[in-house]
Amino acid sequence: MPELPEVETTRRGLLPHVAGRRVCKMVLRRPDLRLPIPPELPKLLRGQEIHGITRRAKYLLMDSDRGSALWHLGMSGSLRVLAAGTPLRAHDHVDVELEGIDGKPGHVLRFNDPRRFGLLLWQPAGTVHPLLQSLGPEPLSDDFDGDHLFHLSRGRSAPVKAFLMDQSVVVGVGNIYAAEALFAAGIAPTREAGKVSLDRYRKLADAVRVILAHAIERGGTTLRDFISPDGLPGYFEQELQVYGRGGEPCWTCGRRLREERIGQRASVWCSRCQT
DNA sequence: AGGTAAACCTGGACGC
DNA sequence: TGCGTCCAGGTTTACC
Repeated sequence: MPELPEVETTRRGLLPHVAGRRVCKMVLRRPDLRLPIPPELPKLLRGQEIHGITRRAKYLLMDSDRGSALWHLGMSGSLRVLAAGTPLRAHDHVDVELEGIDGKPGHVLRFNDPRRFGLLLWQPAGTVHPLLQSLGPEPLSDDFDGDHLFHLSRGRSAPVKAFLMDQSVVVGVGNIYAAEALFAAGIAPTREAGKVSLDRYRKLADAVRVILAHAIERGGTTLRDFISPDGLPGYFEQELQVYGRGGEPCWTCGRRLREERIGQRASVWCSRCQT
């Protein structure tokens, strides 16, 4: 489900409900996610105050003095804040029970993930989890621009779309936003990464930034089941130019949008607007 | 090293 | 209605 905008939407939705709260209890119902949830995690977090939630790439970090709970939503994961006592649904794998304030009942942070491609791991204070160590720059930071893409891409023969989705090149860009950014930049996704010019990479980097920032403003993209922590859908889907529109007319030029698999991922583009 | 394919898992959509 | 097949927003692993 989630690319950077959906993860950031989740972070923003959770933050006011979680920041400054203490963890009363943690329940692991199914620890067998993509990697097993460390069994000692409930003990480590119990009684800890959550100072805030940060995001690195598509990972969310719930920070406490002792360390951070590191979440990844995989393809189908979601984190929601619910009233204590909300009945369980299928695939509710983890609860973090949060202390209430002034004697009021607390809330529960609930992780649901049908496909279990998600992760919940522990990062001790002062360390960086191995999974976070070989990631590229954040696309909305100053470290990301067209020059970065241009230099990294020299000599690479993979399609530019696969290159853009490589999390060691730049983080947060998945299948939806890669398709949309390439459309906005006018670059065919099949083009060899190493043969794209600096000028076009500058356009592409700008497109990535603009599209991600805009999608965050709209609360992300809801295709099937993405919901924010408050239970609201995202509204970016209405603005998708090519993703999911294979065979339909390009809204810019009218040509039938082409669809093919590139690097095992469905890819849609306009062969007139993108070259 | 870099590129590609298979693997992880469940549910929904579609065709017969 | 039911069954088989294919597909899905991600990432790691294995194998050229």
